[in-house]
Formats: sequence, structure tokens, C-alpha cells
Amino acid sequence: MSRRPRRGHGRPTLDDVAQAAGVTRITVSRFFHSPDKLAPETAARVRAAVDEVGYVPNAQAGQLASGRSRVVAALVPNLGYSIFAETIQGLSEGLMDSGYELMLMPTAYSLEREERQLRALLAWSPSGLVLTGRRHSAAAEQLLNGLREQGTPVVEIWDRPEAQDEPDAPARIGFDHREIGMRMARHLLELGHRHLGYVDNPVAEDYRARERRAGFAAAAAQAGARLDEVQAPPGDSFDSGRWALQQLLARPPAPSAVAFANDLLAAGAWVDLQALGSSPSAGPALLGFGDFPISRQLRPMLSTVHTPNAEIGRSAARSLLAALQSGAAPEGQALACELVERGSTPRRT
Amino acid sequence: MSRRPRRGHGRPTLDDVAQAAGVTRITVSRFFHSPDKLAPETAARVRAAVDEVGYVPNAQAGQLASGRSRVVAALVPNLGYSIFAETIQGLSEGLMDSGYELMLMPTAYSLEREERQLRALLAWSPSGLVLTGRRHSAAAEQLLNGLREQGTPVVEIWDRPEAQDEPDAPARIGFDHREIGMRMARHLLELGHRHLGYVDNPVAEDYRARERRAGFAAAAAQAGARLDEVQAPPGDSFDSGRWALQQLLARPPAPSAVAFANDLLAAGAWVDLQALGSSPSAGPALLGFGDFPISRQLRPMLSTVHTPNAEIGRSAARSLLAALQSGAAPEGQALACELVERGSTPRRT
DNA sequence: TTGTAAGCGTTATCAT
DNA sequence: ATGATAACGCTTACAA
Repeated sequence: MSRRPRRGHGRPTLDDVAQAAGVTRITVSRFFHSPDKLAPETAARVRAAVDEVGYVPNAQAGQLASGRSRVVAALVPNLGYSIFAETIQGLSEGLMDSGYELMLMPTAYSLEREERQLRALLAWSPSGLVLTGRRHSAAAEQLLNGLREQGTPVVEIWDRPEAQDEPDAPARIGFDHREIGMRMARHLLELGHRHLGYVDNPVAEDYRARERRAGFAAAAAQAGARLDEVQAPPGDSFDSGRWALQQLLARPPAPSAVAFANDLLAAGAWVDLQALGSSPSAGPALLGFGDFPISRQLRPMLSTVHTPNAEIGRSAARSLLAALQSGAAPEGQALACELVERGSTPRRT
Repeated sequence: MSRRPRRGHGRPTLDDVAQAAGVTRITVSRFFHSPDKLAPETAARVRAAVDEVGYVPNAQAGQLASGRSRVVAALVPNLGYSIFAETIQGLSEGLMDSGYELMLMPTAYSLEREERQLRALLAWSPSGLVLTGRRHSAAAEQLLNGLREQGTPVVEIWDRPEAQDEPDAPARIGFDHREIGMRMARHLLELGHRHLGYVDNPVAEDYRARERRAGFAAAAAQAGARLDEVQAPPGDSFDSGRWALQQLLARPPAPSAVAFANDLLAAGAWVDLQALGSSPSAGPALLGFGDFPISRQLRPMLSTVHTPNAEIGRSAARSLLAALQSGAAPEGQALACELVERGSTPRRT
């Protein structure tokens, strides 16, 4: 009985179920989307028929007909970086069982790459969008505006919430990197340091790292403190951090406290210092950023800034789902970072 | 001019482009999928029309018509775990610009959760599938067999390649965890240890960790060595590792070398040992698994097994894309792990 | 090289 | 509470 037509998956369709249940297509469709509109007895017959024929919905057909894609797309620089990995884990947990699926695209910190991914994404008509950071290429901005105008919720993560002076900004979930940079500097200043160092990360496109550095420098200048800055070279982060600290210490007078763009850089430097026999109270104080797991394992432990990695993702999921349900624009959220005082920044006496 | 019909996105369609170019739909479609079938002059007109109307393809419509989804789905236990994060990063790099998009679903090490995700996935008719590990629920196995029978390439990662005695197994990319466990034990035995310890991880569902442990135990037994085993408690890995090592050392005679299910557990224990003033040559030797970045930063550095995290993802992408192109079944691949001898397993004299 | 006709499997709209 | 009909935007098969 070659019932198979020449095209199609060969999978059972709504019509197959309908036939088995003695109803029509649309009733079966309602069984899935608004079951309460069916007579209980009809629902039971449909349920049985679904199991009998082994029906599996066709997402593409449903999406084409409804115009809703049930895809949430997330663009992040690099999934291998623990902070983003944890954010994505949080995001996917938040999306789980919501009926939305997560489509993931890495951008490698490149605005151009992000724009290309975004273009590819448009074909999917994503229901919602998660981007990293508030800066995009001009063309990408246009695409995003287009999406938002037609009602697609867009959330930017890992950046500061929208300010008064940017009323049309998308919802943002994260924190102000410049401010965190200032807090880092002020913390070291409060500990009595008057000559600071800053080790920036090597990724030129990571403007958020640059903002932390700028905030750090601004707070140092404000306090009249001296500041030496180094850009860490590309390559293994630990080695880069080590190298950068050596640079700072090589030309006296050396800073008495050094902050780093991330914990990996700081950890490399810290391990090196310890190995060279530097005592925490005599050598330079070190302050990291990100609170990577390693930082609690070094001895003394590394002082750092704790960032809400997973919470950013969960919050983005919540915001998106709420917007999707209400039809309103998604809401941003300021998430707090915590300066974690540990052994690498001892209080000077 | 209310040209808008009552349904639809309002986005330009192939017909809009066709009208602007003075051709028909199908010619525009061909412009995208087999441009060489167009007369150069026609192609130019179509190109101009595409830009003019700002055409963006509708992925759902194309997929419905063609029956091909251009979605590759990946199911992994947890994206926040660095090994899987790196694998997914590798996978998405490998898929980039291939025309396939990555859909990601976490399973939380639960076969039941995996099965549910798989069911949800079926609605999408994924072009290809990446699963973690070779064990699935019985129902999931059925679903997978169904997919494979209808030609969907399925690749299992992080597990040993298919053996002779499992001719129908899907392609696998990874390594044999039992064998690695044996190698770990043998390495310690070769260093002269006759009393070994093993600290297993607390995730009951992580059968691969269990296989490493079993391999370790088998090799120890084979050599007639004594073996003490502990299951680390849930919670912070470092603390768990610490606690587990203390258990092993608490009841003399204590093992002279201890292997761990992962580097985090080992690192916690190692840091503790160092802090207590144990000298590497006197205290127990420690061997981790996974070669996490932290392991190179501890002093002395932690000996461990290096796993090809990102390469597993890249290889999976290659295998899938090749299968998708050729129509043949995807190929598995054995990837090597390397036992990295470092300071935490000194050679006994 | 280009076009015509016929779906793909679902949901929206309007009836009953 | 259920159904008939018409999209949704694209690709396949077959013609010309």
C-alpha cells in the first residue's frame, strides 16, 4: 500500500491523527494548543490517536503558519570562557520547558562576526534575542532596531542597564564596567596604596575590559595616585599575567598594588610571586576580576570581583519570557558585583 | 495602499523580489541555491532586486518545503562545566558558516531529561545530532534509531569509539574511560606505589566517571595493589576533594598515591596538602583528570590526564558535516588523552 | 535558462 | 465544541 506521496518526511501528520481519531486536523491542533476547548471525550480520542500513530509535531510547519519561531538566539563572544559558559548554562536553564529552544552563536569578540551571525539569524525570525554588550556595528544596530520595532524582545547582557540618556536602548542585564573599575581602584586606595598598577587583557575588541581599565584610571587620577598600565600580551593568560606583572615591577618605583582585567591574568602573576618567595604583606597586592574557581584555591587566596555569571543568563531568560508572554518590551536589570577581599590584598598597617 | 494581507510577517518574500527583478519566484530561489543555473545578466538583476527590497529568506518556509532543517542539535550535561563548554565552543566553530545552526540543550546528567529534550527535538527534524555519551534511556535509544534509520547523522561524544561487538552503534568521538582509568592506575603503580586511593565524583549519573574508577580498580587489582575508594560528597568540588582525601588518609595505612575523578577534586586536596606543609616527596602523590587550567597554576603543578575538550567538538562538527554532505553515516574517531606528569606525582626513589 | 503547478504541515479566520 | 477554507513562503517535479 504505497500510501506515501512523493514528498515530505513520511512522518505522521495532523491529518493522520485526525483520521485515526475521527475528527479533523484543526481539532487535533487544538488538542495541543488549547486542550480546554475540546470536549473531554474528544480529547481522549485524540490522545489515543496521537499515541497510536506516533505523531510528532512539525515545528517548521507550525512556525510558518503561526509566524512564531520559538527560537531564542544568543550571541556570545566565546563559549569556552567560563563566564560566558556559565551565563549560557543559566540561560538555557531558564528557557528549559518554556517551549523555546536556544540557538547559540559565538562572535569571537568581533562586531563584524556578530553582524554576520545576526544576518543569518534573521532568516529564523527568532522569538527573542540575547546579545553580549551594548556595542554593535552600525548595520547590526539597524537590524536590531528593525527587530525590536516589529516586537521581537532583545536583551543585552554583560553590560550596564540603560541610562536616562538612552531612552531607546534595549533592555540590559549586567553592570557598569567602568564603575567596577573605579571600585577596584578605590578599594586599593583605601587600603593605603598610592601607586597602582593595571594589567589589561589582550583582546582589543573587549571594550568592557577597556571600560574597567578606564574607570580604574579615572579613580586613580581623582585620588592623585600614580598609575602604571600594561596590556597583557596574547597567549596563555597565566603567562601573560606573569609577564605583565614583571613589566610593572621592573622599573622602580614599582606599584604597591596591581589590578588585573581577569582572574587568570592575576592568578598567573600571583603564583609567580609566591613561588619567588614574596610575602603577601611585603610584595605588591593583587586584585583580580571574575572570581574564577581558581582564585579560592591559591594560597593566599586571590582577592577579586565576583560577577553574577549564571544569574545574568537566568535573568535574561526570565526577562525574555516575560516579554514574550506580555507582549511588552523586556526589562533590564542591574546585577551587583561583589568585591571579594581575600589574602592577596592584605590591609596595610 | 493596504497591500498587507491579514497574515504573515510583512517581510518581503521571494515573490516581491521576483516582481522587482522581472522574473518569477523560482528564479530567485535558484539565485540563492544554484546561482550557476542563472544567466549572468538575470543573476545581476536578481541581486539588485534582493538588495532593493531588503529580502531576507524565511528559514521555516524553506525548511518546510525542502524537508531539511539546517539545525544541528547538541545535548550535553552542563554547559557551565569547562570541558563541555570547550567542546561546544569547538562544535560551534566547526559549524560556523556551514549553513547549519546549533541548537543547544542541557541534560543535567539525567537520562530522563535527555529523553525529554530528545522528544522536543524531534519536532525540529534536526539535520544532525550530537549526544554526550553512549548510554541513553531505552526510549531514547528507540528515538535515536528511528532518526538514524531515516538518515539523520548522530554522533556521540565523550565516549569510546564503537567496538567490533556493537556494529549498530552510532559514531563516537572520544576515548575509553575505563582504559584511561587503567592507565592512571598503572602510571601510579609504575611510580612504585602499592597502595592506591581513588576519589570518585559525586554525580551518580556520570557513568563515565564510574568507568574510569572501574578501570582504575581493575588495574590495581591486576597488580595486586591495595585500593581504597571514596565517593566525594556533593557541593563545592574543592571542598569535596579535600574531604575525600582526608577520609583516605584518616585510617592508616594510608594510600601513597590517590587519583581523582577530576582536577577540581584533586586541586582542592592538593592545595590542602601543601597548606599543611606536606612535602610532595613525602606526602601522597595526587593525580587528577581533565587538565583544567588551574592544575598548571598550583605549586607544585598537578599531574593529570589531558583531554581533548575542544577537539572533540570540532571533530564532531567535521564528522557531521561530512555525513550531511555525502549522505553516508558519520564516522567516529578515537581521540587520545595524554597523561601529563607534573609535580604532584614525583618519582619515588 | 526559465517557468508552471503542486505541494510541504501547520495555524488563523470565520462559520456553524 | 468542531469544522471548512485559505493562507504561511518556499522548494520539488516536470515542462517548455
